[in-house]
Amino acid sequence: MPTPVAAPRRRESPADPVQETEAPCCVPSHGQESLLAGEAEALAARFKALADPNRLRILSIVSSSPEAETCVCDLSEPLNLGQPTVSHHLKIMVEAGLLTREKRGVWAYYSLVPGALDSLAATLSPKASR
Amino acid sequence: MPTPVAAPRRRESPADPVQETEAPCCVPSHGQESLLAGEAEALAARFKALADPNRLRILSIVSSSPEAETCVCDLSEPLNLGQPTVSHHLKIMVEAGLLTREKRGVWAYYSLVPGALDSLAATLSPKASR
DNA sequence: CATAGGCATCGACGAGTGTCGATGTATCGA
DNA sequence: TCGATACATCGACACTCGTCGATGCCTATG
Repeated sequence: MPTPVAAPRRRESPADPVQETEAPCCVPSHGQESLLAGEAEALAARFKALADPNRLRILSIVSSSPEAETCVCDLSEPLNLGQPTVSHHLKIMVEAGLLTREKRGVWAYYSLVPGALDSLAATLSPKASR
Repeated sequence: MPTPVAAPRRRESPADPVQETEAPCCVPSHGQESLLAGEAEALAARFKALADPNRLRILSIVSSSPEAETCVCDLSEPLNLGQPTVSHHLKIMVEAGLLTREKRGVWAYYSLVPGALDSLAATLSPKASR
């Protein structure tokens, strides 16, 4: 039940008005047959959360953590980043729906949202998700 | 790229007995089994090519094209972008290994690199790519 | 040749991003 | 109650990114 987006469809123009000229390559297919602008923007927002090496490493550390839970102080050192920067990256990934935050006592534990990455992967290659 | 990082003070004394009963949360005991910095950077570069709505729509249009081939003039209109901008996006995706460019006569045809998206999807959810 | 069209490249500009230090907030312990 | 700790937020800075108009290159055609 991930996002059913970007199913590759063939272009079918049933009653397309013919191009008078030789119709070189610019077929005026005005029918928005592709991703809608809104869908593309939502998808891009999630990929943008993955488009940073430090965030990818955070994801890797979190997913390889003993119980798939990590706190900020576990990340600051291996990434060589300041604590505010790590918090910033974590916030971006929480807002992108990739991580969840659970505060226990003084510490904040981050864990993967189950299925979030699979959903994105299914968007990239729909055939691999079945 | 200056990243000095003044002093990552870690609770790590040379002869201090670390209490292992409580073990608050900062226990980086398992050593660096995550993504290396170089791998993360290479991966992020490919996701960065997907982190733009117009590029996602370009991918969608190209993949839904009759023979998975599209020229620049086919893209400029449905995206409401100028021709230089479309060329710029296409160049980014070619350099990211997502598209290939083939020039036939005056026109340049772009098509998907087979397996490129699947490979990225496999990175996100390895179990789904089997 | 000369001309026209498709496309890439260049330079510039505004907006967005990653990083930092400083500061604020909440929780636990002495 | 006070101090220490873990984390979030804020403001600032340099850098990157997306977009455009102008221009140059290449190919086909007359």
